[in-house]
Amino acid sequence: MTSARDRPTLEEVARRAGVSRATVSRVVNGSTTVAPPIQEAVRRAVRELGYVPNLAARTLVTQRTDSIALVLPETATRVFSDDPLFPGIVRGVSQELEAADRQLVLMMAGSAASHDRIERYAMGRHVDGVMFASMHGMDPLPGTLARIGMPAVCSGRPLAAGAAAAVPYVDIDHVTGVASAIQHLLDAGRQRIATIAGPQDMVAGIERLAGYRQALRGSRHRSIVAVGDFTRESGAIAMRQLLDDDPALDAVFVASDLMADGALRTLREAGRRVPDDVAVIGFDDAEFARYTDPPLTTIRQPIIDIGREMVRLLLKLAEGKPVEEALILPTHLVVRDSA
Amino acid sequence: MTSARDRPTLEEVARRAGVSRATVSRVVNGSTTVAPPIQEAVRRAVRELGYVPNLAARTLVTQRTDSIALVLPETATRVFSDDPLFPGIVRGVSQELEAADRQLVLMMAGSAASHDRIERYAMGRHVDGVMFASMHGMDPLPGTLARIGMPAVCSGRPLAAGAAAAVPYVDIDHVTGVASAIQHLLDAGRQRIATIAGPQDMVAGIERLAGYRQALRGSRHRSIVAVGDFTRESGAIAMRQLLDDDPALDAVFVASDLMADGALRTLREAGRRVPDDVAVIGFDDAEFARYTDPPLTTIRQPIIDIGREMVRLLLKLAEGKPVEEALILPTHLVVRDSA
DNA sequence: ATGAAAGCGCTAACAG
DNA sequence: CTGTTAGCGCTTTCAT
Repeated sequence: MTSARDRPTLEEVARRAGVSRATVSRVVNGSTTVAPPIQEAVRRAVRELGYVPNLAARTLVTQRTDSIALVLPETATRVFSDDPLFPGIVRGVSQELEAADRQLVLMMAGSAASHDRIERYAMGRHVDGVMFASMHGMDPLPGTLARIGMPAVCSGRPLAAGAAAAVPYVDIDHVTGVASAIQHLLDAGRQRIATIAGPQDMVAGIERLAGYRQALRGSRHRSIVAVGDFTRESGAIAMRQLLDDDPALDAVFVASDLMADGALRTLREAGRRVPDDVAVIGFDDAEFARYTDPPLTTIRQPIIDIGREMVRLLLKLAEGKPVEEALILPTHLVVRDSA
Repeated sequence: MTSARDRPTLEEVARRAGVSRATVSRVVNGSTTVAPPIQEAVRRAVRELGYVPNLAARTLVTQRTDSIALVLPETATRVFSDDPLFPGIVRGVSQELEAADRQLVLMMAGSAASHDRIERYAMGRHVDGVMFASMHGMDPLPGTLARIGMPAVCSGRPLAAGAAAAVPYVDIDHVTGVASAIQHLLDAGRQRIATIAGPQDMVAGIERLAGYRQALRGSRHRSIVAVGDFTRESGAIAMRQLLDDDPALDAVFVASDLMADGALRTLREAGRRVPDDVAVIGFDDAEFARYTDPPLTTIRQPIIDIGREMVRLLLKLAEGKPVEEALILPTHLVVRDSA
């Protein structure tokens, strides 16, 4: 087997083609200022030797790697669960990166050790920029990267301390989305509207709960809250708590479709008819939400666009251009049979 | 914002600590041959300056990156579908890489352009080794990488031309697994056993169909074949074809659980009872296969272990140690109500 | 135990 | 249009 070390370098290609290293470099990088016959000679030498540029060497001088990281602070199990968030973000990011001819480096960090490794990786400039999604708590990494000049962008407003270097982010209008859901329930004459909130260490969890509280504040309905962690199972459990809390509730806004699906199961087991006895509204407009029984009324968010916009912001940042601090995408209610 | 270029280098740390670059390098890399007081001085300088090693520079001299790529020649949509193969592989790979303190770089290549970019990325030595899973057709990339000395490992026997540099692989014993499924059906007295095969440009598709044919060859049952592409939808369609072909069939072996789920739907729509009228056996032992109606009898394969073993092989290869050419993991039948 | 010096392979001024 | 030259930031002998 050919060893790693005896691969041809620019130098050897140059010698073989009878030109200088610089000329070979020009040809390899597509400069047009090289005479056609020489170009041909160089290309032949490259082919014959099987030359491939050493990216580390190139990066050392150009200071760029042409690759971008997407960091998901979750375990692989979670990332590949049926939560529609991850595929959506990854698809949006992939599309846009493809167009920019940049390589996507997907990094999952479900543990402290892997989080550290990613920090070293990014700080070490293995990538030209870093995107974060599904962040928990007040992760200082985005701010740290921004501070040392590594372009960073978040999906969802970063919860990190205000003093931190500002990290641009893309998010959706949680509050307005939730407001329209609650309004829909109110219009239908629902009296006791509960909510199953998302985890309170994530922006999406916090904002959607805030939206619920704010929407109810106007009316004289009291709030009834249970908290889940965006998984289907937690939704089922939370629904049970809600039913214990207030057996007479007649509507529930659930902060994710996955949890809403779990809630549906609990309601079915409890003998409640949906939407006759209890109306249910989810959040995400996941594919499967059309096939639940009954199909879920839900709040649609443009997940793919979040991915795309993150890339746009990041590439701008990487070019040193100024970028808006936040980009808030709209949401809208999709009415189906469950409410 | 701090620009990328004015980050401190070893040189500056050295100056600040009043030592040479070499000494700083030793401390940063944990060499023990540095006097404690000097170590302390260096560490302080590193902290004060916020020094982070430039990985490209390090890579240039050490010829290693401490990161490993996992290439999935599929679109993001497919990778994040509910096919249990991907999460399983990624989990196994992650676990093992975590233990080895290597960074996983996950690369999806659903298009020709992205496949090319990955080729450049790997050939350019951005990573120390490359693992491939879910390969289609005769992708020459693994062989090419192996030939230039880049460690490469596949999940599933590579279909590429025999003359190619040998790429070690991890696979499962498809044929034996399928044989036990067919035997189970035969033992139950099934007379007309059909199959829904996987795509014939993938090893798993080819081998499982071969297993089916081989198993039937012994008996005097004729084979009835329809081909899908491992998606749920294709399973539903293939089942319809099968029913048209031979309305009297009383059993079907399906090459993946996802397709089996689709087949179940078609059978239900066609008014066939499972397993009374038609027995169904799937492949993969996906989580959801326990919750289908009826629960699927299926063939379990140790997917996570495939990921782990790929990493083991790769790390060995990267150390220049010899490795076995193939590692075949066992499968076994999990009997549930569908057969 | 520490420092000096020689590259790793490449790009980018700058001359010519 | 092409070659010369000077590094990019780091590790690693080899001396001391």
